[in-house]
Amino acid sequence: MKISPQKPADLSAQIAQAIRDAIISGKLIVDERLPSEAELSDQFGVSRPTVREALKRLAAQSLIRTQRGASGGAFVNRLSFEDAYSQQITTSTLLLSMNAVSFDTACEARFALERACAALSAKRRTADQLATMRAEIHRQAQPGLTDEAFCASDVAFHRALVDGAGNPVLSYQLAGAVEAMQPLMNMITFTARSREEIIGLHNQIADALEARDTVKVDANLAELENYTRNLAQDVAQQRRKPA
Amino acid sequence: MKISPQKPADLSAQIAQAIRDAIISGKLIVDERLPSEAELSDQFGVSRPTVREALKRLAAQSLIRTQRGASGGAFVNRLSFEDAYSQQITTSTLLLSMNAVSFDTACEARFALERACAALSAKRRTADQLATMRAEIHRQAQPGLTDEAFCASDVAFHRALVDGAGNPVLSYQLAGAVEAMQPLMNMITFTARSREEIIGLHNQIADALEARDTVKVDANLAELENYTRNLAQDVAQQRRKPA
DNA sequence: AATTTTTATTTGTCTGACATTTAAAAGTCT
DNA sequence: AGACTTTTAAATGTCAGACAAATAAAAATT
Repeated sequence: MKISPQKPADLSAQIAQAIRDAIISGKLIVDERLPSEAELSDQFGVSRPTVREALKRLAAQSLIRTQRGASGGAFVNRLSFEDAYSQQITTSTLLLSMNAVSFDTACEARFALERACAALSAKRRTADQLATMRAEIHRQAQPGLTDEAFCASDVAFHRALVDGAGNPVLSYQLAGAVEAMQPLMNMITFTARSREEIIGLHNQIADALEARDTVKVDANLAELENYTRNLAQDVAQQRRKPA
Repeated sequence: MKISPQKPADLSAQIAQAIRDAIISGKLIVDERLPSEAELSDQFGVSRPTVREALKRLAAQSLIRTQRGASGGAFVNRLSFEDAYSQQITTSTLLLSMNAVSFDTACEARFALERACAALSAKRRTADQLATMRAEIHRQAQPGLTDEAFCASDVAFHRALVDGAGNPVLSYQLAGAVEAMQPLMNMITFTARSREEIIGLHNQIADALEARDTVKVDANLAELENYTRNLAQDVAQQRRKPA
């Protein structure tokens, strides 16, 4: 691993990139121990604080973990699906909120991705996953539920649907898309009437999945997308001219 | 912003989380300047190196940017789609390589997501995007192309297809899925015969998009997925018993 | 008034030190 | 000899203070 002294970037950024490259290319393998901070400072010809800043950058991306003590040090971290989830959710959430992505755009993306899973989910969903969906539907029907709780349950429902595809890569990709939309969804106030409507569609989706009816699942999801987008439009309109 | 001294995590991690929360919740808005490192160390009651480690963690996630000089400092960064792309690609790539995700699983996820875009792309693709796809197909047909270059062009082709949906959120989500698969694809040696086959399917996809024929695009993508998975299986089999 | 010089602020980096954690080595007792 | 306790060494975590370098604003000069 080398660093280029003529490049304009910070030393700690360069060192982080050098180690990152070594991990991505496989020169450093999972659970391998990096040299100690003192050794790294010698190798790169920088001070220990600079090395530490580089290591903290990598730790922020879950690429390494550190352990104190005698046989401690920095180790290449096996990036778990869960770590990847939470990173993706953070990134997606900020991306939506900072770039003024319209509800329509986010909604379209979410349902497009979700419908991509639906076909697989109809084939492979387990009884457990179906039960989870039914349980969430039941929760959604309870009176006195706050909008936030309703949305959270909605996320859990769709999460189960996606997990039904039995493909962890798909689940990982969709976790970001679905959960990142929650703040946007929370801005919608759900009337009793609209909740009823959504729960009805959820029930239809669960029924279709139970029957493993691919076509019906897709149609129901399309209808749900439509309904959600109209709902958001109505809410936006009401905000503009509050009666 | 407060930090809990009784928590077992590193101080720099706690401080990073506190600032991260402030950004996500909107207490710190885009382009707002954070207090200087000296002020932050006072506020949190820690030393400057510790504050710096925290800031580097945030910089690694593109949440802040720093500027040297008189009116410099750390500023909340507007997370761009490009920043998000590259982060997602890094994460997805490592996720696939570190968790022994099978080619089949990754392939299934990729094409499921891609087919989700295809319908929208058939409706909205611009002439430019179609031209890009044609140009990549032309490049793929050139003799003497390395497998890596062929794969890179393949990625560019599919990227154009996805961008055709005209939904930046979808493009962002798919960039990770498609590009992260490139290392896996690179492990396949493409015979002249298989390249011909793939180029043929690419041409059919482009034709279908030109005609805005949603059904045909979907069918062609399904065929391409099938072909790719069979190809990978053959390669894997040949590796096991090299004649 | 325009240009140059100075100055103050802020991040980037270094040195050296001490605290804390942890596993292994050494020592001790039964 | 074996089990337990103590010591030690290595590593990260944290701190303090200093200087370098960049940069924009203020001051001085032409």
